[in-house]
Amino acid sequence: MTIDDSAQDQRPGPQAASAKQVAELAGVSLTTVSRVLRGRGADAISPVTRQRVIAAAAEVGYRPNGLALALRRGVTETIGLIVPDISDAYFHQIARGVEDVVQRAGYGLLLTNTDRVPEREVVAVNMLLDKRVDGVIFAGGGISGDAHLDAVAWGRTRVVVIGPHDLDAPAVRVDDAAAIQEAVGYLAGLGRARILCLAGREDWLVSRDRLAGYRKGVRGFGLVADDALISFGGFGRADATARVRNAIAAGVAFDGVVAFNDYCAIGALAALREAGLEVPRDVAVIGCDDIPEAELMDLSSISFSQYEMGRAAAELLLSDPAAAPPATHPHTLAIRGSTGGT
Amino acid sequence: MTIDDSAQDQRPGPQAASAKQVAELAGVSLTTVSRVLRGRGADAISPVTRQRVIAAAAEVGYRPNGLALALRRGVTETIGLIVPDISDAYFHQIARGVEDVVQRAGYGLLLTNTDRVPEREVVAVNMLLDKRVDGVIFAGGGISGDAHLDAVAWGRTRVVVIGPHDLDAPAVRVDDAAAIQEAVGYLAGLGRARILCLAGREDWLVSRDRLAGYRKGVRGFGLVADDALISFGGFGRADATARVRNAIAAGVAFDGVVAFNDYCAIGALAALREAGLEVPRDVAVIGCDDIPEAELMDLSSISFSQYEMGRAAAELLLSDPAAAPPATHPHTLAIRGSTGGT
DNA sequence: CTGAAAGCGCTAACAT
DNA sequence: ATGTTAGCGCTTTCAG
Repeated sequence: MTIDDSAQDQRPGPQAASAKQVAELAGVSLTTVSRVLRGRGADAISPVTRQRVIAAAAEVGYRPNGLALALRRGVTETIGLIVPDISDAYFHQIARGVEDVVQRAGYGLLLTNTDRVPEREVVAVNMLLDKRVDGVIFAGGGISGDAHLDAVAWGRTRVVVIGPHDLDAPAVRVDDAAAIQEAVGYLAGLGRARILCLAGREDWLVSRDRLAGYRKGVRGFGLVADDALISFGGFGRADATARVRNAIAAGVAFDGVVAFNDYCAIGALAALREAGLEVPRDVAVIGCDDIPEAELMDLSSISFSQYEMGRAAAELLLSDPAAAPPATHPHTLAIRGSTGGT
Repeated sequence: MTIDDSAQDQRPGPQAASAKQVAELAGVSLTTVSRVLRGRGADAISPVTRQRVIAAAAEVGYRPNGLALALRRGVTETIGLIVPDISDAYFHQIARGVEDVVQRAGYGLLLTNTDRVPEREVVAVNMLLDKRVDGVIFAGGGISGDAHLDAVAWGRTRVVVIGPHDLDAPAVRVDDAAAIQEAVGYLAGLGRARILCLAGREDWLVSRDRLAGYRKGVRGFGLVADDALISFGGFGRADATARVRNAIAAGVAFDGVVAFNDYCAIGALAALREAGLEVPRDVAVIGCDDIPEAELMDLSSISFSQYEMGRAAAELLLSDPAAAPPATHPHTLAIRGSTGGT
């Protein structure tokens, strides 16, 4: 009792009480309280005692201490979600999907951003493991072959990855290569032959997979194969704008752009406009992921549900490990104005 | 040891060991292990013993059990964040700000979505409290005066709210009324007299505050005050499109729109286009919050940094309670094409 | 039908 | 310089 009680301490509502206090108030043992309040063996308790315990619990506002429970049971009912950046639409839709199923199961969700920095991925995983999460969903990693994660003491913690990863864990993903290949094919069908490829960074697995699709598409449809048409870099808008600007300045000619995410595609749109190039007449642009912004910008994209993938990952994590193996999620082409669609 | 070892169990990396195992391996007491591995009184330990403990810890891959630590210390180093919807730009930017400071402090962040459903707010708070978070940041609530939260046993858990709330807790916010009033004033300066107001739901505190600003603006600038110009409803795009469509169909005349969030403004744009109305010539539109999508859509908006507010809230929560009281965050008008700006 | 005691993993007096 | 003990809040044998 300090002299100065701040507003913080005067919050309404009772202080959460422990089972011991309930026991004292009810005049029974701690064991009995545990039994009536938490199911197990509650039927072997006399109605009177039970009522007394329930009344006492209500009176003091009993709330089981999750920490004690978790320590005792070896289960925290909490899972962790690792994403590069929650303010990226790709990831917050995943997060929403994950949280929806996790919440329904009565679990908590511990969230961390890594900005795709390997060291921060390690820190994030260890933080989650130290808090003894029951499982972790790892979305959007796959950097440098995930080598930095080899030393992590996963123990028996369940892991599900979303997207390309090199971890030995079930993965929820789409066929990245096929998706990009189709996009290239679509551009080819439009008569475009020089497709600028806005890839992610070279050491990202997602870049490797999608790039394989690009190359296969270029080869398969007889388009111009030229390394000058391949640009590695970050997944941000400004990043892509700069890259496209540079490509134009460097005299790289192209009549199509396939970006490995929509932010890059949107960034490309800006550079194109700035250069006086008209979309789709001069350059057709297609992105990937089909985030809500793509529709707003009338940008064609490769569409698949990040939300559903988040749900699927969480369901996989919370389900029987031996249950249905993860399937590849379907993707479609969402054709819009940036490639001359309706 | 079951016959069938699934891939899940063969994850690389050691199983996290307990301090007791380290003690046994090093041939010292548990206390000694605790002392060398966790600082306190480590200097009063002989170099040899220390080395032996450190070596043993490394060998078995010791990781302190966060649950035990939290139970013991009464501090979880975890805070909770409650938002209506993490896939709403307003909130995921807040979340990013919060997580950035929380992560730097070595804390974890427990995230929950409520969709602004009072019952789910209660469930969310209780889940966080049961997990004994050290504090909770409550963003975007303020529904029906937060009455449903009165019965919650907050105990000594610290709380910081973001935006209008009726909880007795420090609040990080902007001057909602002034912001909307300015927007109305700006529209008035453009010669608009009949401003359609796309408010949130009537029982949201944020609607109440912003509506007060709208009314003050209408009165102050001598514009047309007509309840038919005020439309309550959800904060979603489709929602707003329908509302504007209805207003037009009902013969409500207006030459300006002020929406209480950008999703509504963007939804309005669609309805306007659909009705053959040109923006900004026929109708000037301004939103609120200035989420990234606003810039993409060339939508004027009231701008303030949700990211910074998230940071501020987290800093407030983690700082000395008696420290700097929360200040009102600044807002500005971001003028773009939807109101005829550059 | 109910209670006492042990223990989950850890730290902090309190010894020695 | 190091070990013993108690206990954080809870569940669960094991005894009555």
